[in-house]
Amino acid sequence: MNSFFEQNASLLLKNPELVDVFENLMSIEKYPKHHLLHEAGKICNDMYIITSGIARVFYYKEDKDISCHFSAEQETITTIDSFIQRKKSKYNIEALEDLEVLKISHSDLENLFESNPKYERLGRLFLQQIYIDLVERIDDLQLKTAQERYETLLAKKPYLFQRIASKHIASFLSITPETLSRIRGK
Amino acid sequence: MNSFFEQNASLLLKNPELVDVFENLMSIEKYPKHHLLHEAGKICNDMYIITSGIARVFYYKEDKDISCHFSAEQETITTIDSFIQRKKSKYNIEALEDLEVLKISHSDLENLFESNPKYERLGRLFLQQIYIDLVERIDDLQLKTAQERYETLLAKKPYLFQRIASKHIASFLSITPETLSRIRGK
DNA sequence: AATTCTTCTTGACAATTATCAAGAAATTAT
DNA sequence: ATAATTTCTTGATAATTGTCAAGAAGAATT
Repeated sequence: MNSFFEQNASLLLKNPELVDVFENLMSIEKYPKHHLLHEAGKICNDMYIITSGIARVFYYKEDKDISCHFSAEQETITTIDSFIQRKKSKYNIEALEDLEVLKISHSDLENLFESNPKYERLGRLFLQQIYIDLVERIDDLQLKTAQERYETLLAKKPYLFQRIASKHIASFLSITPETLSRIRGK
Repeated sequence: MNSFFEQNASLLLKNPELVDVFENLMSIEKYPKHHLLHEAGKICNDMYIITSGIARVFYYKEDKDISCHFSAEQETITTIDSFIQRKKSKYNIEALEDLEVLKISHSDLENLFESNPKYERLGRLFLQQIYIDLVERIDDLQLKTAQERYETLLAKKPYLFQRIASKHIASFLSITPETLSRIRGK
């Protein structure tokens, strides 16, 4: 039931033997609201763990701004297709609040994986977690109504409704802002 | 553009140093059409590489039969949430044609991962591939119309339309059989 | 080959959600 | 604080897709 991204970052942050490793590899960064951590068309070289704030992954489909992921404190965020495949991404990452993050580069992460099988294993477990999460999201999109998708997200991540613009939630849920407004008005 | 599942199984099958390993760990199995390779409510202990035939992952949502994945020759199939998390799955796996598969158990695969970091790495790369595939599917479901989802699937896996029942394709695309029939009739 | 069962197609109608528009509310900038 | 900009809400209407029904076509069984 927990966001697995939450479990994920915890997986990294709470593992005592990893703290030192990450202290060496990760840098603390601060970005203002609206800053783009990644821009579409570029190769994404960094993964972030958010320590304060909220960010989103989004892209443009025929001028429409479509949000496809949100991450908050303790969660990770990257344009994962680009990060994994080392090719240009259509996705952007935007700070929706002033942001404080831990940043790690793709190459440092790869080196870490190669340095010791236990990190390789951690990488695999991380991917397993985020994979399960995507399966749940497909489940939602494949056969829930707009109303049900709204309720599911409200149950899973209620803080989003307090902290970010409704239009972003609407596109994430694959409905128009008008429909979301009507659903919220019961 | 290739199915990454296809790339995946190839990743396993075409790697020369792996052939011996897999010959020892994998068994050849044959199942008739309609056979359930996995039943909902059980823990899924096996992963399959299909050498002949087509299978699907599906589940029941309020009596409705919902297909959520198809795999054909050279592709892998399992109820991956259960396989990964070692808990009961709501998903079933059904042979849609007479099936010939290579079967490997979860424990054998885990042992393989632990036996040598290069297998652990292979496991991670495999997950990366299938993760990217899910991201594409979410993209389809999040903002394509029924017509566009149909066209996307037709382009990606045209053989499905020759080999399996339309009703399965319809539920996979998240539309009714009636709507799919109308779309196909141009 | 004939029967039975399932799946597919087509039509009429209903439900859901989108689009367009305009004013209200909220946020941001001055 | 006030003005400017953006976002949210609400109504009217349209488009898309679903539901129900019944016959046609196809597949499976005898």
